[in-house]
Amino acid sequence: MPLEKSRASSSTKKRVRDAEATKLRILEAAKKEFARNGLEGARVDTIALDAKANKRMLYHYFKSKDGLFRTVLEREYLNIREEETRLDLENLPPRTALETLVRFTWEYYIANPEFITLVNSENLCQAAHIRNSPTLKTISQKFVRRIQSLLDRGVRENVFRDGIDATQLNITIASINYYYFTNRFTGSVIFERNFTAPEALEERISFNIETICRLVCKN
Amino acid sequence: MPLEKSRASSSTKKRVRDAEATKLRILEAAKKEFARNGLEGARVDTIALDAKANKRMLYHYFKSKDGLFRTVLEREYLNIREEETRLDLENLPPRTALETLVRFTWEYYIANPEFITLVNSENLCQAAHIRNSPTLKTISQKFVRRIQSLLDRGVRENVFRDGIDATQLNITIASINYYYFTNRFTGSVIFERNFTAPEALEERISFNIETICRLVCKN
DNA sequence: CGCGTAACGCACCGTATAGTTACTTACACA
DNA sequence: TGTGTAAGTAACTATACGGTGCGTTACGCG
Repeated sequence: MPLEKSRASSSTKKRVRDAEATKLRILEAAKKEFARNGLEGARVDTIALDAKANKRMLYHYFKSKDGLFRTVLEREYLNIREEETRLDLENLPPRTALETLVRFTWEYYIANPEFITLVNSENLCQAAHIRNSPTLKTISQKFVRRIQSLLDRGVRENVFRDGIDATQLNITIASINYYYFTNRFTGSVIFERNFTAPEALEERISFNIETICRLVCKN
Repeated sequence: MPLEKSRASSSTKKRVRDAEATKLRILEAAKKEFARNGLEGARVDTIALDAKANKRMLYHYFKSKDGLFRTVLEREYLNIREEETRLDLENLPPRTALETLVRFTWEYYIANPEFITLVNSENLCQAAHIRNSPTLKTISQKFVRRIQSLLDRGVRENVFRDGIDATQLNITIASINYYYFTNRFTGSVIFERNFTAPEALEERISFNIETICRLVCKN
C-alpha cells in the first residue's frame, strides 16, 4: 500500500502502474454508473471501460460488484459529513446558522447529484451494504449532537422554540431538499414546470428556508 | 374487451379462461416485483410465475417489460389521486382540512409502500414512462387547484397566511412524508432508531403536521 | 542488476434474462 | 353444434451479464 509514494506526484515520466490512481478511477466511474443506472442497472463492464481499467482490477480491489458499491457509498457519506463539518455553525447567530445548514444541504445535492441516487439504491436493498458500518453511525451521531447544541443555543438566546428534536429536524431538512431533487423528473411532468430551471431552484430554496425557520424560530 | 361479462362473476363453475383476471394478476405481481427490486432488478419470469400466468401472456397484454411498468405506474398514480379526491376537504375548517391532507398522505404511504419505490424507479429513468401521459397531468392539475382553493379559503377565514404557493406546499407535504419512508433503511442505520416502530411513526406524523401547520397557519 | 511481488490484461465460462416461435385449447356467437 | 378468435402453454434463442483462470509486465527492494 505505501509503495511508490516518491514517484507518484514528482516524476515527469508518465506512470504506467499506479494502484492508488487506478482505484480512484474505478471508484469515480462506479459512482457515475451506479448513480445513473442504480445498483442492478449498473454494468461492471461499463465501469471498467470508463475507468480505463481492466475488469479484473475491479474485482481485485473490491471483491465484487456489491463490494464496489459499498465502498462508493461509504465514501459519499463520509464526504457529505466532512463538508458539513466545515460549516462554522457555532460562531453564527442561531437563525443564520440554521439557514446556513439548510442552504448547505440544498447546494450539496445540486453539486453532488449522485449522492441522492446512490442512497436510493441503498434503500432499495434495505441498506444491506452499510448496515454494519460503525463508521457511519459514529459520524452521524456527531452530527446530530451538533444540531442539538445549535438548538439548545437558540433556545438559550430566546430565538428558537423549546422542545424540538434534533433528529426530527435533521430528517425534515433533508426531506424538503432531497425529495425535490430525487423526484424532479416525475415532478416536472406532473406539475408541468421545469424543476431545474434557475428561477424554480431559487423559489424552492427560499420556500425551504422559510419552512424550517417557521418550524424552529419563535414567531 | 367487453367479452364474457356475463359469466365472469355469476357462474359457480371455475373459469379456465379470464383475460381480465389474468391481466389483473399480472399487474399485481408486477407491482410487487417492480417495487421490491426496481425496474432493472425485477424479473419478468418471477412476475409471470407469481401471477400464475405464462410469460407469453405478459408480453401479449403489455408488449414489453417497460410497457408493463408503465401500466403499473399509471394505475398507482390514478389510485392515489382517486383516494385523495374522496377526502372531504371542502367541508372541514381550513386547518382541519390541512391536517387531514397531511395525515392522508402519511397513511397512504404506509398502506401502499410500493408506490414510493415505483416512483423512485421512474425517476431513475428520468420519467421515461410517464413523460407523455396527459392523463397524469390532468389529474394533477385538478389536485393542485383543489389545494389552492383550500389555501384561498383559509386566507379568507383569516387562519392561513397569504401568498403561499399551492405547488410548493404540495411538494413539501409529500417531501416530509415520502422521505421518511423511502429512506427508512439508511435512516434506521444512521440514526440508530427503528423508523417503523409504532412510537417512531407516531412521533414523526405529529412532527410533520406541526411543520405544515406552522408553515401555513397564522401564529 | 536480478528477482519477487503486485499491477495489469485477455479471453473465457456458466448462467440468467428479455423476448419469441409455433402450437393447443376454451368459448362466445352464429 | 360447429367454428373463428382470443386465451393460454412450453420450449427455445441470442445475448449480455457477473465473475475468473491464467498468463504477462512493470518496478521497488535487496
